[in-house]
Amino acid sequence: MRVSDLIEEFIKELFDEDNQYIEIQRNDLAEQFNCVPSQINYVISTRFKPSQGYYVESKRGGGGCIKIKRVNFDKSKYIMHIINNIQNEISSNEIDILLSDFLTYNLITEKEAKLLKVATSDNVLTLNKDIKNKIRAKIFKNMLLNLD
Amino acid sequence: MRVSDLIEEFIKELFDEDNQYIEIQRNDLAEQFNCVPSQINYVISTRFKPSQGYYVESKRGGGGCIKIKRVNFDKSKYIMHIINNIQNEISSNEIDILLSDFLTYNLITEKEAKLLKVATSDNVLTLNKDIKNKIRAKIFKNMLLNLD
DNA sequence: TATAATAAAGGTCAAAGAAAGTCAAAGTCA
DNA sequence: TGACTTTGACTTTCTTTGACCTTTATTATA
Repeated sequence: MRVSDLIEEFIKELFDEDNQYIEIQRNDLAEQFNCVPSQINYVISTRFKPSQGYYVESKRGGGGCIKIKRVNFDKSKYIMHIINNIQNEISSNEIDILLSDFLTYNLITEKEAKLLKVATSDNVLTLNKDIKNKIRAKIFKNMLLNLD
Repeated sequence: MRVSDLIEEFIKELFDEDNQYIEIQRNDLAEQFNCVPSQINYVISTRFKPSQGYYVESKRGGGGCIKIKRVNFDKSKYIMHIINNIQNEISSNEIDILLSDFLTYNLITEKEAKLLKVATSDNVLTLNKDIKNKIRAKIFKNMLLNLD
């Protein structure tokens, strides 16, 4: 399994109902996972983006740390927030991350996640990259709008 | 015997009653069979097609792999039959008809029908007609494979 | 006490590495 | 000869690594 996925999972487990934000220390975390510190940045920049419902702020120097905030929307608004933040293109990797989030927070069912994933997967959408990511965004948003 | 047949057999043996899903690593498998990696793609694209009851997804990059899902044929023979008979193109009208059939026979839920319809609708699939109907067929078949 | 030096964080970016995908040419065999 | 298989060069995607940079806090010093 990929180290980046483990780190992502670890961070997400730090959140719970009460914790709308968590704090980590980059170097400690890197040591814990036996990777270089910049891999933590990689994980954050690919899996904790604003378009994924996360906001990150950090402080350098002694006692510095990285704070990750999860948008505090109630469930019904959460998906709307995501839909609104999807530009007109999206990659299948980004969708994977969104879906794992939705599942983590019980916003959708496994079945729905599966269908969302399949309908937007790279293997199914055999198109040129630029057009592919546009169509994918359309399919994804429209399916999300029709989950209710 | 052809190497491709051996690879096909090998992969199929990885499935058992419990495992609907298997994972392989393209390069490892190629090495195991002493062939070039792209032969694995050949085998997958010729022997693990939707019409044969398989759904495939993959991920590139470090830690990447290929996942193959085997669909439980007899669970919904009728749907498998439909998947088999959909050519590589389909219109949204034809999909409407199929969906209302599926609903009539209680093969899928209203929710599922809705998602299938949205994901394959003309509004969402803004592509040239010829390519549109091909992509639609792919999306539809692959979603059907993942209903269970 | 104000300032300079040092230590202790975290940030950036590009290169290297690790998969898988594509496509067309060449080979095989009925 | 025509369909199927094998091969390999090239591409794309995603992850991991490391060298170098910036910011902040703490400590030492004038």
